[in-house]
Amino acid sequence: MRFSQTLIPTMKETPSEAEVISHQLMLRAGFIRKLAAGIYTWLPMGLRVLRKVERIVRNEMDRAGARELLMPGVQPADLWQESGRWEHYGRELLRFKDRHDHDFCLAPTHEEVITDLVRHEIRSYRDMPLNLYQIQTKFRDEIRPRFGVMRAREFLMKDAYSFDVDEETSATSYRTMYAAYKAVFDRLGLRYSVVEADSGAIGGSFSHEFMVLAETGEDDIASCGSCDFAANVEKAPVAPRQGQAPAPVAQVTEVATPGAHTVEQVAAFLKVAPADIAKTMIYLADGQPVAAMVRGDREVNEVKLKNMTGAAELVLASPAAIVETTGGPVGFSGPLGLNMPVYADQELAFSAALVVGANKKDTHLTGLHITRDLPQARQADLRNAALGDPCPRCGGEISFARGIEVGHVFRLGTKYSDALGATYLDAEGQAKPIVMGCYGIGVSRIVAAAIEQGHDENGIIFPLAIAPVTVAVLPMAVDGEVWETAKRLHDELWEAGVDALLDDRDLRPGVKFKDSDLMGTPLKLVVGKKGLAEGKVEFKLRNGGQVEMLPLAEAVEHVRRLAREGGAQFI
RNA sequence: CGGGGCGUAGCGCAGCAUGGCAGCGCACCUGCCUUGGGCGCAGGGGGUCGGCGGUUCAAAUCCGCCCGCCCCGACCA
Repeated sequence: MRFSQTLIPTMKETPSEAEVISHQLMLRAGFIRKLAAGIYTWLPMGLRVLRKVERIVRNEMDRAGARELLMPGVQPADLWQESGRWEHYGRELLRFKDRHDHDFCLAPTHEEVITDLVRHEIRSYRDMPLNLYQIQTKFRDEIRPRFGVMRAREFLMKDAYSFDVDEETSATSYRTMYAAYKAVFDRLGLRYSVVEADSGAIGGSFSHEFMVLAETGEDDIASCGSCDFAANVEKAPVAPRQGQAPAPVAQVTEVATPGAHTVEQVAAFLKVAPADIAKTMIYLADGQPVAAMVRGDREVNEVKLKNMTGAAELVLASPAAIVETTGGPVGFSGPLGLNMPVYADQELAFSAALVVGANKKDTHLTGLHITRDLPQARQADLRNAALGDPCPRCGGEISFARGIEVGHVFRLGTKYSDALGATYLDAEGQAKPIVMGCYGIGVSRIVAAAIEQGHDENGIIFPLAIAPVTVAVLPMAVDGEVWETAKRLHDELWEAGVDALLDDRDLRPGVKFKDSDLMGTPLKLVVGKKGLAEGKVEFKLRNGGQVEMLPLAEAVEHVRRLAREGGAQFI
């Protein structure tokens, strides 16, 4: 493959639109170009990376017994209406009409279509277990696409669906996929963590996310140093506090707090700690107001609250809605006298006297005791885990990290098979709903995640397995013996099954080195006059200072062996 | 959708408060030179100043509307 015959538009400068390093480097290395917000063209080198990731995913899926198929990207509305998601999926589902005025959407996921397929084709318990997957472009009309292909609207995803006769065998299918996912991420050469995740309204503890660890990740992960507990903060339970809750020590008293509407301001004004304040957040759960209380130094966990209320949609109330439902302005909401369900974080019972809002401008209440004053409030685990919380499993110490979600496995149960009537006949001839599982991998996102994890001041550092090419052959001149030797090395590499890029451009050596480093090519063979005089070429690793002079005759075999050991897959 | 910002050559930006030749660096083209980490010199091409409308003798600059993008919040592979 010659540099001059492909399209690798590298850039010295960083486009201002790119915020995170992976996005900057993918643009600079000539991997992607933006067509519209969250919609990208993959250029030849970027596509090679994507294909290598895809190949590993496909290979491990096949090995795990899943079978590939390909479903449509455009789907009719009636299926979505049948599952109920035409109404519930929200604005993320891009909808349109065809020429006959029929409703369609661009597929953000494929549960409906796969379930429709299976309800027609699976009749008997003998047809299962079955696992079907595809690698396909999805479209989600994200509110805010960002970070290049990390959160794009159009993206490449592998999604697999398992079909079983009961929960028990479904759990086995789940474990098989879980193991396959570990194999995928191990082969990709990424540092990752598997965490317990929220499974939403579906329920059950069988949901795990595969997180690539990176500072720029959008998810918070809590993990224990003493046991193997690791969870998305969205999901991480906070253990109930031990010991005796304190008795009330004061009566509820109204105090003036002019202008103090944040926890910090109230704390400073009343000379109390934020932990002595309970903030009351008003949410709309499917349109109905609910109040959630957590300590002033804590954050409401909206996933926990949503699960608690059983609502399909939970949003923070607008200032206007707060005035309307509580009678007081934003910043002064409190639990007393509210005509709505009140949920109180369990921890609040351990405060003898709390400061809360009075639902009245510039006014707070002191001396509140949750159990005494709010017997009707539901006490539960409502907040995010925080530094200092004990591990909910073993009591050990929890630490926090950021991660990029690249995979998610969960059990669907019979949610879709019930909705769409996908049943089979068991050995007794009874019709039963098929038990499903669903397993996603963000293929295009993995490319960005790998770059977040592998880069330096010169550019990308790819694991051998997914680099756009394994080796760059860099002739220091494009004529004479240097050039002829480089050409021969390049051809021999391909014959040996190694994908090589020959930089045949008539440019200064520095430019070739820089471009090669920028796109993350793991290995370099540098052909120069001085080395050739001794019958040698220079061998360099992208990641590490090692430089070796190799005899010409050994160079190809040396690279081939290294590439094989590194698990590179060739195209 | 709410809050903040930006739109001038392929990329990065200046010019805009106070209207008067559309500029700089990189990239690109030509020639010379150079050739082991984005070299040097000389010459050159490239712009509906996001769009539409208005004010004015005159608009990148002032006014209005629209469009697009980026950043902060709710969604997710």
